[in-house]
Amino acid sequence: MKSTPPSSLSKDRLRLWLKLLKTSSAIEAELRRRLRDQFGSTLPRFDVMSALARSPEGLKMSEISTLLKVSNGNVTGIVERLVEDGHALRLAVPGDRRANRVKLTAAGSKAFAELAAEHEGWINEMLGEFGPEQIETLSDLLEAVLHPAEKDEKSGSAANAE
Amino acid sequence: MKSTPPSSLSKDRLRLWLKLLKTSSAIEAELRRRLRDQFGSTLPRFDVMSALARSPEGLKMSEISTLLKVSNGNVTGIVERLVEDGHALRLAVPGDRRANRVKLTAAGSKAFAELAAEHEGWINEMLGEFGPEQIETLSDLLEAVLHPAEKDEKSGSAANAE
DNA sequence: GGAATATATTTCAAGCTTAAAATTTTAGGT
DNA sequence: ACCTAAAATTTTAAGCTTGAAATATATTCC
Repeated sequence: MKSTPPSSLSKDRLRLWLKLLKTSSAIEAELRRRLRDQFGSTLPRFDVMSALARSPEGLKMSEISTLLKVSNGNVTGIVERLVEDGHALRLAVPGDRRANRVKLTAAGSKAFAELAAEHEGWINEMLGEFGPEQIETLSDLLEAVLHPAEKDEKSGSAANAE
Repeated sequence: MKSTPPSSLSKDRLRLWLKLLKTSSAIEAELRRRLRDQFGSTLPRFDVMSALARSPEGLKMSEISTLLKVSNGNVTGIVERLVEDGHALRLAVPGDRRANRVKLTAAGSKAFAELAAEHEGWINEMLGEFGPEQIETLSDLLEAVLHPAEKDEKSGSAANAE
């Protein structure tokens, strides 16, 4: 039943958003479940470890929260648990006694490497249908949502990631 | 030919997922912020009210949690606050003293109608660039993520290298 | 130096979320 | 009736998340 009223562009956009949310949530829920069941871990922990893994010299609390776009207080708790688990440690910052530098321990690095490999496999599995062309099409459309262009722009491709 | 490594389909899928998550999270965060700042409400409350608004006769707790795909205990708390606010009320289910039927109050219906109108406007604004063709393309691609058509493994193309 | 301001971080209160355990009530089987 | 299993819901414990208030330290400006 195609009961779509003619001029409901607005409703169509609303439906699109709901589908986008549903898709993202479904994948996210599956990742959380697997991290939990197979590794006793969580997505927030994974995200923090991921950020730390890219900076072997460590990151300040505020750098972590900026990178992950979450609040400072949030990071405090996650790092706290990471430290308890022996996956991270806090170092003093010479010259600034307010700040901390957080760094993965050897155990943390090792654990993250395993997690990351599995994680990539899971995503690869969940998006298994997508070939290069579809990936680019979807990526470009999402980019358009994220960064609306003011005027029509004939872009070839080549937006870069961060 | 950008410097994309040859066999990184797997990495490309990973990047795609990251972008999907980023896009969805950005919109969601904006919605939460506006619900909070302009209406003193939250997305979970909005979701529950939305479900209730579609069933004027009310819904059982378990029906709400099934519809929204969240846990029972979760719904308990949200409905609790909705009732405190005078937006919902609980009715007995004749013949089953275990169950509750939750229903929007008149005030709740009115409040939701306003919220819903604003909400649609926000989405329409955030997805303002998208016309019917783009909506359909994006919708179809998301559908493919959500419900992969499992065809036989036919392609021998890309076993990925790592 | 000392006051005001800015920065880095934690603490707090409130709400969301889940899985698992507990409660209450209903339904079945004997 | 009695016993057991199933169903609807709440409670609990733990963790995530935020914005705002609180701490502690650093910097800037007279």
